[in-house]
Amino acid sequence: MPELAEVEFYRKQWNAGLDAKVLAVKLHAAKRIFRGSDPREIRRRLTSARLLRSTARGKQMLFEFSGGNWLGLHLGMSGTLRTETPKFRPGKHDHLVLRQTKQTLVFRDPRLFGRVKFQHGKLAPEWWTAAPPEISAKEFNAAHVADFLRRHGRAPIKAVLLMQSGFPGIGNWMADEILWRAKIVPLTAAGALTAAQRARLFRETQFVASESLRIVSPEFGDLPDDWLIHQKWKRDGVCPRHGSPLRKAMIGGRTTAWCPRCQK
DNA sequence: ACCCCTGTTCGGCG
DNA sequence: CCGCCGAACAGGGG
Repeated sequence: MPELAEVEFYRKQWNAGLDAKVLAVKLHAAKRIFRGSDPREIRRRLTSARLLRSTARGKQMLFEFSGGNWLGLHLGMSGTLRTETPKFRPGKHDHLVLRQTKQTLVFRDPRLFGRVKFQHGKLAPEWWTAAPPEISAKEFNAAHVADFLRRHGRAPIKAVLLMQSGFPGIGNWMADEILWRAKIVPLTAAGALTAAQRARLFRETQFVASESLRIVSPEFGDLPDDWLIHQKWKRDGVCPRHGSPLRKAMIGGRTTAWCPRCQK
């Protein structure tokens, strides 16, 4: 489920716990989301630590706790963050639960494609600081994008938009939305785009990212009716521009929808 | 029952 | 070594 804007929405759900101490940590240590981290260390270090701040980059989130404790969360396909009352009893899929005086912070993930990372130390973890430039960053400019497209020139542009090292936060629906707005066929090799197509791709990437953040991130608001996302999963979905039927195919391993009339 | 899935990683292959 | 593809991961929803 979560792409850029939803990740930002879920990150803010834990804002209720800022500046408050963690009284107790409950976790399902054997679950896959803890692959690559030590759940017992997480429980030990976060107990009595205060939540200081958090940030999101693409689909990654970082929560900083007092004492040099850094918790990285990735929501995978089905992860969510929410708060519950202090007495909350974790359910089957509530794999990481931080109890505080006034609320409980909950990470739920039924499908277990998400991931919990943890580092103890003075500085933010290397896997965080080494992250590629975000779409909203100044370094994410036309030249940067052109360079990335050239390095993956043989892959279909749809698959390249899904690469987090180049387009942090873009997922399946945003990629289709961008290509539809930019009027580019998803199967086009990234290296074969014309200069005009690259310019449109860059502009619409920024537009879709900033608009979805503006609408979804604060209140999980609905995206405008004329966005492709509302048509893409319908069996008889049509192009929001002129109502002609969408085409569907598997590209880059994901179901892709596009309008053959306006995407050339 | 059966098929689908808004993500990532890994092994195989060219 | 690089890049691309399909499979695998797990569970819920249509």
